[in-house]
Amino acid sequence: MARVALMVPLAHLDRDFDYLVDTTQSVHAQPGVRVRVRFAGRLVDGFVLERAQASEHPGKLGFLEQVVSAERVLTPELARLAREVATRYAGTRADVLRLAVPGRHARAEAEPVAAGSLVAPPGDCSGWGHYPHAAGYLEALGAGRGPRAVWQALPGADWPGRLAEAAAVTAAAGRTAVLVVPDQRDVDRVYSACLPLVGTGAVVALSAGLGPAERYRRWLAALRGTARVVVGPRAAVFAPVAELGLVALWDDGDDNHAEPRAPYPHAREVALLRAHAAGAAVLLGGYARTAEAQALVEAGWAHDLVAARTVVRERAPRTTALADIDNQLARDPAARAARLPAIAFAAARAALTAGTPVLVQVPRRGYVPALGCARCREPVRCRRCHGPLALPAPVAPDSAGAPVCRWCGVLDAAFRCSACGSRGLRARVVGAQRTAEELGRAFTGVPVRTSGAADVLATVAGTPALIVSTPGAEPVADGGYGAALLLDGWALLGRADLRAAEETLRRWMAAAGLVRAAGDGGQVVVVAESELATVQALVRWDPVGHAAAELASRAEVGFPPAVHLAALDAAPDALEGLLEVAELPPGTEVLGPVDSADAPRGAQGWERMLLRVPRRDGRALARALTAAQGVRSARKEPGATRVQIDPHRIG
DNA sequence: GCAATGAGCGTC
DNA sequence: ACGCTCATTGCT
Repeated sequence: MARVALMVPLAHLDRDFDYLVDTTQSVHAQPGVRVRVRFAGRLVDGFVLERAQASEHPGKLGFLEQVVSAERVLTPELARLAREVATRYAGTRADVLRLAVPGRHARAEAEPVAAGSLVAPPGDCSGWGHYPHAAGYLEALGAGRGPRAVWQALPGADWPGRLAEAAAVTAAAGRTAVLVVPDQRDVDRVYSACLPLVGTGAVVALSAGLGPAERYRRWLAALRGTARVVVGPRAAVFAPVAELGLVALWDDGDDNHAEPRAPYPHAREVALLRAHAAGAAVLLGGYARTAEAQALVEAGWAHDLVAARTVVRERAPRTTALADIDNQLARDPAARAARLPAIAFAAARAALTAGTPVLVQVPRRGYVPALGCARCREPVRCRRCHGPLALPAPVAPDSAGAPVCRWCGVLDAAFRCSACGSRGLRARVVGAQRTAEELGRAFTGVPVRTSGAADVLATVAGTPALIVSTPGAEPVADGGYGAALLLDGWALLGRADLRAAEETLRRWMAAAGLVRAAGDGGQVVVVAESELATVQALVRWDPVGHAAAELASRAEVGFPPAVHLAALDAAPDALEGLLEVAELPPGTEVLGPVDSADAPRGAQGWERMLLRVPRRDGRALARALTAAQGVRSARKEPGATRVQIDPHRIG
């Protein structure tokens, strides 16, 4: 008899099912293998969870249809983790397993196992020397214990190197490490940093872009124990390594760590669940710190790994905040045209003269994604749908080349301001491409390069150049940038999102962290009100203070991690049906409904409701929503619903 | 009164 | 997408 986890999407069938095993299958039908079984007539995929003598099931059992392969891909640890993640996020185990276990590739599976290798401890971990408690942390890692820490990297730090060292110490102690990073560029950086420390073969990079065969090959290397260190984006948190010693996650505030598919788990939360169950160490690193990470420190669950203030001051670039750009524009006509304040212009010029590149961070891609009236500065809106108008092509905004609505796509050649009747347009937010053009005119003879969306640069040389980048796409400069100009800060800070302040500081620090220290001439100019707490946190390089304030304010307004929240999105009748059968914890606050901004493609008229409970009722809320979805699914009630627990973004 | 047929449902 | 139940139908 085999107990099987079935890959069926129905919420009320999210449990184990027993099957008989015939004698020819019995050898291979071991826990963890993929199987096909007949379930209500149809053939479905599943995984053997365990073998047992007898079944509790009173009815009669069917036989396994097929043992797909003898590879035991679902380890007991991951089977348990999948259930825990499903419970935490009010989702199904099958959905989690789909995220955790890649599709099989028979050829890759048939290839012989490469020989494993032992990893020696790294000779030099002095890079960690600036963080007072790091020595104790690494020692605990090397001793096979499970220390937990939240680490704020110094500006300009070689953080991939630090992660590699932590991984190497773990691997040398005979355990494995999983390093989770936001994107492919970071995978490459961390992988390269690991190579010399743990050796080829002992480290693998898991990435989506590899193609199914190579991806599965590397995943198998982790499963079979060849790879002792696994680097990858969010799905790597499920890497099937045994003897897990360390889960590290870089920049947990990055959106990429939030899984966009049901049940929408966040890699940080999965990492915490997994490490807790495995007794493994946790390392949450970043330049900035999230409220969630701060909560772990304040609860005493994780240690603080931060450098002394004197070292921070020594390493940070000199940072200046400028508010009203219009009053501080440079005298230089070219700089005026590029909308550069005198101080920013001077900082850039100084860095270029010193032979170093300059990073220019602009929060929007594209050309002129938001337009205003040239006379009264009122934002201009589409006459048909009130969407924002934008200039898609490189024409000067004052020449009034036809703007296009970003929502409905209608071209409005005869634009006229609804407030004052003027026909003139001006840029309200300037995109990366246009900024690049303007900077090129302001600094003649200096090469201008852009990095963003489709075309992300990984690195740039340490020679004079202007690098215009959207947040998250900033290339690493050889030797560090001489200066960074953080433009249009108000656009980042002014967003309605509750994470706006945290996210703004995160993006600013990600850029400023690539700049040389003040002592080496490094300068950062941020265009934003200097009195704002977030701007202050950047100027003083104080991510911890900012996170503490952010956490306190989340407690005040009632948002995670201070409370637990569930976002329900569905058509109105489905939403009503779900809430009708849900036995919510007493005192659950029910907010909404409002129009859903989070409906799947093609879905019309979806609404959103928010359910809010104190932290202690988080599990009860998830359980209630799981049960409610089960009831709806069993009754075959129509209408899709989306349930997200503690969504990364709200609003 | 009872076989033959079909829709609905659970799902090992 | 199968096999079970249960209802309906139609024939003796």
